[in-house]
Amino acid sequence: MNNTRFATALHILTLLAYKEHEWLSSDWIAGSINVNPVIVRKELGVLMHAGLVKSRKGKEGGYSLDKNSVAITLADIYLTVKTTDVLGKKNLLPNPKCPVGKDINKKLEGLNSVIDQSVIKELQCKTLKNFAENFH
Amino acid sequence: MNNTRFATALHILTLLAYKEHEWLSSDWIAGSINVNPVIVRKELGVLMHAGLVKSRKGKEGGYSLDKNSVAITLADIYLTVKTTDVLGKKNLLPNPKCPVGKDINKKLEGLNSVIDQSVIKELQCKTLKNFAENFH
DNA sequence: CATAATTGTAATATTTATTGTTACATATAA
DNA sequence: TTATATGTAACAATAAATATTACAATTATG
Repeated sequence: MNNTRFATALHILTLLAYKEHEWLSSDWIAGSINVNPVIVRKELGVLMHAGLVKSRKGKEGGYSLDKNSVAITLADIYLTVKTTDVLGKKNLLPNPKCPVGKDINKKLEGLNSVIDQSVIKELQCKTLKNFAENFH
Repeated sequence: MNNTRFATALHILTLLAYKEHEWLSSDWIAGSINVNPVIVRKELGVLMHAGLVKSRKGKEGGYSLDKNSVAITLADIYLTVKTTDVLGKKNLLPNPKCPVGKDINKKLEGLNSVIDQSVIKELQCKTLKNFAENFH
């Protein structure tokens, strides 16, 4: 991944876990991450869709966790924001007349799914609560 | 990773392993991957620098493995082409006045190195020879 | 009820990363 | 001497990521 989406999502969720049961505004969250509030709202939209977060509109509104922070694992976060494979993109149009070219993408796919499984397994034993407790 | 560098490097090395002890030209390799030959030469430069490949200039020149294909693991390849972390980039400039902001990048770094280790461990038990034998 | 504060989202701009291309100096087998 | 390669720089084109502006819809509170 050559983007900051996991970092942003984890930062957001850590803040929400840190202040569990409070409603935090996207502006306030953006001030901690130091990015544009719209970026935060967009990412929160994705996290809401994944069932990790809920929102409240209007004055005194904001965002809050929709699950206990022990019930959220870093794997949940990874899976909701992941856009590319660990080993990157496949080759676009390898030569089908070449013994290697014709099968390479399928083999890469298999490899990627093995690696992905091991990443997920590793992240599954880490809860958001545990991660958030590192901050003081 | 949101690029094709691992796919390209693995494709190149698979061809070199498939035709071990022959000299393959960047043009020929590029024809199998279906990319510009200069891209291939650039990536081969990186692979040479890592000691995986050697070259011969001039007519009848080309590229060849510089190690037996059983002595090259997919981890070697991954480590030579890897440009970003599995979980992506850190936040650029988180707020140092926030308890979360001031430490998040260090925690992310730790997390990334744990995950990276598990990816490498997984790839270390896969040899290029074994991978290349899948093609016919 | 009126106001202020907030989410949700579209449209667009800007910046950064990736990939492709052209050109040519240098090397070497035949 | 010629044809065919590598090595690499400079630049062009495309794609991805991030930032910004704007505003409709919502809601607590005085």
